[in-house]
Amino acid sequence: MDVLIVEDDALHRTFLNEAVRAALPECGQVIEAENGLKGEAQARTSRVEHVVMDLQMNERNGIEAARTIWRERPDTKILFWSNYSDEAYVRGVARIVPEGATYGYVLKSASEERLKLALRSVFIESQCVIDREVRGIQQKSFGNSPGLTDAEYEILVDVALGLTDKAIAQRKHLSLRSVQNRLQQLYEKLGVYETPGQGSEGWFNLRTRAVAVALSRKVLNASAIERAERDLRQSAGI
Amino acid sequence: MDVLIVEDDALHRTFLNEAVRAALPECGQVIEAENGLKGEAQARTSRVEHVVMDLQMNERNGIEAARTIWRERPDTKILFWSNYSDEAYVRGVARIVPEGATYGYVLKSASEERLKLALRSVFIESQCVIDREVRGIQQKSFGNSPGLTDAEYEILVDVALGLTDKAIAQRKHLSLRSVQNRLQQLYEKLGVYETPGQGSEGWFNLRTRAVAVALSRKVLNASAIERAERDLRQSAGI
DNA sequence: GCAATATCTGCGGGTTCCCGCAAGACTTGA
DNA sequence: TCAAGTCTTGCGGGAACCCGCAGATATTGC
Repeated sequence: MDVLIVEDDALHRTFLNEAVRAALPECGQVIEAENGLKGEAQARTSRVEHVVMDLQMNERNGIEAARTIWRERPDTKILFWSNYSDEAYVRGVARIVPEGATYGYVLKSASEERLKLALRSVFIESQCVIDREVRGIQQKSFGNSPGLTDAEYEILVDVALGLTDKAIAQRKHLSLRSVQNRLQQLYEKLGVYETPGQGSEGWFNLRTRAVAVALSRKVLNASAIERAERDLRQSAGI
Repeated sequence: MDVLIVEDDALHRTFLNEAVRAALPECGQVIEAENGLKGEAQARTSRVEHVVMDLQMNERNGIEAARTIWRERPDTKILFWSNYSDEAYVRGVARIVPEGATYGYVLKSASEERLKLALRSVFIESQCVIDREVRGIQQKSFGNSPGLTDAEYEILVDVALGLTDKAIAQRKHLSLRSVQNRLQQLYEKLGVYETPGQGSEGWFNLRTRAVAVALSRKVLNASAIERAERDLRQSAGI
């Protein structure tokens, strides 16, 4: 039973290595990769079935790496180990988990005990383990804001990419007006109309404001936009 | 000679602690703080003059913490220790360094030797030490893109906040048309007109597209937007 | 089956954005 | 000092955005 660790930070990597060996004394080799790309390659060549994956990495982030790994071998067990519980990451992971796959999501701020427990649960017991804080985000409702539906989230991503209403309508096979309707819902939910300062109307361009708000609420983040950009190029570049 | 370490990741914190003790055997206490807010408080109460500061933190990021510390005691020596060399961070730091202050900027990916050297240079020799990779960004020109002027960067931030042209004109004491001129420059430099896919015209809303491009080029990042948002509220909320 | 609710769609118009054109204001250098 | 360049400002217009209104079309619950 080999384990692959994909993590770009050297300190965290050695820490993980030790934690894995301690939590899974019965395990065989522990392989390390320092970015998503190398992680994919390692997973392919060494055929590991157990992966600990960081999310935020330079060459290729954890979500993309996990997607290709799962595409090749959907029964791979992956434990995500991330700094943040951004809604964008949580959604990103949820979006790529294959039917019936086992995975876990633990925050780096968690205790070493929790990490070891998660390692055993996911890799040995084939149980899904989602950190409580992360779970809270998954089941919508984030802080005081009501949480977006999938439709709203998708249009948010398209707007954040910089697409026009017309382009979105085309991509989503909707009429122009429907796109604008969804946008209005989005503006409502994100609270884009709330103004800092009092007599300020017309201060905001709602579409860019929505992106700004989504970013600071962590509903979106840069890597989610980059992922969407790649998808866009793929579907447009045919 | 005491040293304050402000860093939210526990592993990195202990690593830094050891590195500081090893590099500066003559130093006294080594104090730790786990976020920017506590860092500010510690700097105030324990009156340290040497700080090692992470940039990306939850409660208050390193740039803001450094700003308040320097505001209170401009002769404090600060070594920034960051994961990334995003243009947004580099600009953010450069923007708050007081006249004549000594500081350093080292990447976490640097070797332990480089870190220790930087610690001695900044804290003992009062020399500014900027990582080579970071320096490359500071002196404009980023990859293939030409690098933005301050005027262009500022308008980019305002746009990313979601402000309308009119609002920006007011804030910056410019005419509407001038704002739009600067925007056009910005669009030009960011290469916003380049289209993925061939026959695609009118696919992009230039203003949101500019934000998307800036984010993926790391010219902007979420924390820069949040900082700008706070500044906005302050100046608008009077 | 039949309301009740939600979503999609078209129309119309007020606002904002994007930008070409051109005239003034400012810096820079020989 | 004058010329060349850069930055600012106004005007005008086509396109895109934001959105109220209202009818058409699902979807849901009873």
